[in-house]
Amino acid sequence: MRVSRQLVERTEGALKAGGLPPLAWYDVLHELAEAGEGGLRPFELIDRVLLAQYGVSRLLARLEEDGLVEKLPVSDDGRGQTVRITSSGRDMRRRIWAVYGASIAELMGDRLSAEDLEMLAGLLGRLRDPPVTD
Amino acid sequence: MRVSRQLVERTEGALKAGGLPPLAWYDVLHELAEAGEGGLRPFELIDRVLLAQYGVSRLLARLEEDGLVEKLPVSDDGRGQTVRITSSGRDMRRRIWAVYGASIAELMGDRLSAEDLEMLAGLLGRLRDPPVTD
DNA sequence: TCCCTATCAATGCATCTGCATCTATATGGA
DNA sequence: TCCATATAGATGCAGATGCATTGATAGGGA
Repeated sequence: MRVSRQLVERTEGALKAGGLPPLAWYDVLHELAEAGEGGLRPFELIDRVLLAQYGVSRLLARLEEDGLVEKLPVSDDGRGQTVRITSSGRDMRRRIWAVYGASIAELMGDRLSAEDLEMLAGLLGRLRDPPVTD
Repeated sequence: MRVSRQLVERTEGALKAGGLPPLAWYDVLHELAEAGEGGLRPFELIDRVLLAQYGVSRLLARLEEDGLVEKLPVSDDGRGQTVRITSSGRDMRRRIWAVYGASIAELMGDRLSAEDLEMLAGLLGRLRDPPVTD
């Protein structure tokens, strides 16, 4: 907990110092960039990023406001919409990555070898998605 | 990031379900219990727990309100105070631990062997306290 | 002694987050 | 067709958090 918190704080700090938005913005822009022209439905984003339904809803509103994504009505479901990244969204993603990637390299790559990183990923992977206890 | 977030969410959820306060309360009560009758100064807590100065200040106010800690003036420094855990604070700490400890056992102990845990702790330890980049 | 600066702790304000709920549409059964 | 229930997404409200600043005392040098 301490380590992950420290790493996040350092990285968020670096982004803020560079006048860039928080990590959550990167996560969403990244997923949307991966999704391509087809975009994603908001409920698909919920599974991919570390945000709850209302978090996604509000973040998308901010991103749209800033022109980084666009919302399109979806023909076969009147309740929903499709969200697609814009070119200025792709640009923002690249600018965030310049800082984020450097932060990862500094905080992790410089401290652990490739084998160490693989080992760490493996151990953490075994803690993922613990079954829900009723 | 995903793993630590999931683990925290599960544990916080278990505490909430048991009508208990958040993990941060445990951290502070734990440190104060370790410190014994002498208590701790708020600024000493800042280094020990995952909270900023204002977070400690506000959490201590809540804990005092609930009678879990008491604030004592400190003779040789008129600016400060010493915070000491009360007996009902010790009691609350035990009740939180019953849930928190069980959560750790379920989410980590059941998934990783003792050697795995040691390995994980070692790897994470090497990521701790990265030097500040100016 | 008098200040200037540093440190301890608290707090006003804006923003973020969680929770519950709401609106709107979809779906399936009577 | 009509209605009950489920799902997609948005939002009001309360509480938490981050940031900057404040108030108060300490400490050290002129």
